[in-house]
Amino acid sequence: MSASKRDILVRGAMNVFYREGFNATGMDKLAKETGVSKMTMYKHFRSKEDLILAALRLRDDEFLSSFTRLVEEGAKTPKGRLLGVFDALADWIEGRDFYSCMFIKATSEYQSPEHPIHVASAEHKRKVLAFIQGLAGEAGAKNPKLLARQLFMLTEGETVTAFILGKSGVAADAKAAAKVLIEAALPGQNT
Amino acid sequence: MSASKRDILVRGAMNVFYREGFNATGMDKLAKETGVSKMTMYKHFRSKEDLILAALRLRDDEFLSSFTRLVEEGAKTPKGRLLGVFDALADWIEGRDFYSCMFIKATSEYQSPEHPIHVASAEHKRKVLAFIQGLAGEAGAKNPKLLARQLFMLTEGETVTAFILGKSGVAADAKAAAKVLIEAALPGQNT
DNA sequence: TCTTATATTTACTGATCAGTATATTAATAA
DNA sequence: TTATTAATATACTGATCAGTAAATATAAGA
Repeated sequence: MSASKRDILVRGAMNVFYREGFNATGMDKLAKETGVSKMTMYKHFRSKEDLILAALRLRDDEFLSSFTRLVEEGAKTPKGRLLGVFDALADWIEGRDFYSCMFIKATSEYQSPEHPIHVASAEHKRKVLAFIQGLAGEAGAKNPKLLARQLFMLTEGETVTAFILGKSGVAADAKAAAKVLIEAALPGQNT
Repeated sequence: MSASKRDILVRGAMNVFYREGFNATGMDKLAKETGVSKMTMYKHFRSKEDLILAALRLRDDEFLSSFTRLVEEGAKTPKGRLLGVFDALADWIEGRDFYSCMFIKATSEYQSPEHPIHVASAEHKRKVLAFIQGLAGEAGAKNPKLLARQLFMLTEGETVTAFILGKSGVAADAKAAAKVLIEAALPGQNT
């Protein structure tokens, strides 16, 4: 009951923060949008910052689990999964609920590297990077860490570019680049 | 005199907006920081939005001119300049005044694609992309547009990654990726 | 039934937001 | 000197910000 109200609040906050930004979203608006009264909000979270952190945590959970599942179900070979990262990303970007990356936007508003919101965003990104690095290792890359970092940068650039310049063609171009990088990073095979 | 006050204001606003964000920076703070009184600010700009647009215009001018000059003076061959993009980027990222990209952050706070601030940011990015595309064409890439979009995405990802996960190694990894992409996109040569 | 504890709502706090009206200063012109 | 004009500073507007105190409704226990 009380837990459910909390969940409604966090999920609603996550959506509004994602679409409209953090500084731009007031607590009153959140109360109205989620149907949870302000006092109840402050019973569950001591501050707006705490609520933002909870929203980011939810996003982190849901994004990573659906993203990794999509990649792991999408291809059988490690190399196929490595490339599949860019198919999963394409799905997300080309969907109707894409408004860039919530964590990139969070660091844009909370810039200090020590700020808890910045830290939480960095942790999320490190998880994504670690997932890619795992795939690169399984695929037998000569330097899995390097390849993972390069592919990760490509995903970040793809996300930002799709948001600023428009989605059209971006995912395909990024996937083509990924293919080149992956081929070059795996020990000689003529495929 | 009056023009100079305007310049002081715009430059000061640019710096504060860059370091601390747009929504997080109030007009009072800007007045105090630049030494230009609020009334004078509003004599030169009708609104905060207009001042932000002026600050972005200044940034666009200065960033692009110094960036393109750096690239063009840094290497003689077109192919060298294409790779030199990533040296220029490394200089910027590893400098002490790097707080990610002002335009990426601007679109994070003004998300609607129709918003003038979002539009101005997109125009800046299109200029950067066009510059890279020019280099790719001169270098004789098979598909200059594709290569430019891929390298552009890599620069965006590099910038964001350096800001969120830290600068260490990012520029070198991105440059190595760029080298692979460039080699693959230029018609056969054994170098 | 009455009592007590808990949720929730309403109404508020002081601070700050963007933007402006008024007062004051400074400079020029005669 | 005095009149006029332009630039600046002070002080304000109503709106909204994050956060809270007091009042009301609800529930459970006896």
